[in-house]
Amino acid sequence: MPGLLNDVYNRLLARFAPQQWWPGDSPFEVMLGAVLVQNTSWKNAELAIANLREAGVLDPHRLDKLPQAELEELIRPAGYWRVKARRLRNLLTWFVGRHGGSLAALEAISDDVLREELLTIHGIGPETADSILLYALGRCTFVVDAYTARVFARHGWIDAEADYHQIQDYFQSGLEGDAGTFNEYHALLVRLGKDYCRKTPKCEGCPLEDLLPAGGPCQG
DNA sequence: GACCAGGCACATC
DNA sequence: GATGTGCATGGT
Repeated sequence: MPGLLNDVYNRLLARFAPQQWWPGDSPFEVMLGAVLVQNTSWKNAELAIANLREAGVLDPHRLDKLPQAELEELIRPAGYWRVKARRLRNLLTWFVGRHGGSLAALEAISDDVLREELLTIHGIGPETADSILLYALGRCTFVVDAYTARVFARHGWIDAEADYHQIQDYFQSGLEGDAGTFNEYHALLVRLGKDYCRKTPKCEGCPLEDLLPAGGPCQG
């Protein structure tokens, strides 16, 4: 039913402005952002990136040479700074050590292989890997997050027990569109979730409200 | 002051 | 294999 997925997308687009996630930032910056934003507000991740920029280390080779203690200090506003500094280090070891810090080197690698490589990095899980693939590298990969699962399970469009891969497969096999569509779709779902799918029932005015199954408002 | 945010790894049962 | 917990800052 590609109709449903595209219909939901169009409703979200009609309601919300395009979210324009990571429109003009460099791919490397987006890679870092994908780690820094883990379980954290984008605002805090941005503060950390601003620190890195100000320190002049928003570059694969320069960041690779930065002492860990300094990295930790710079990314502190993003929270989990000890963990995230380690994860960024692992990501850098992969990107710089294995691929010379070159985006061109990554371009030669298929989506599937790249995803596998990313998932071997300690601290890069499915969502972060897919965020890097989609938002940094422009690969046609759907990013699944908690809001996606919540919204679609609540409407009965996916199984409430569906795992990450099943949900991703549902979107990737049913959605017509390019990486730009996948990019905007995920961002719009996050936007929808923030406005309507918090724990407090608050479905009035939700652009998907009339698609809800009978039985009351969205419980989030 | 509680609760949440664009997760992930690890311990424990 | 499922469930629980640590990680930490800044906004509502």
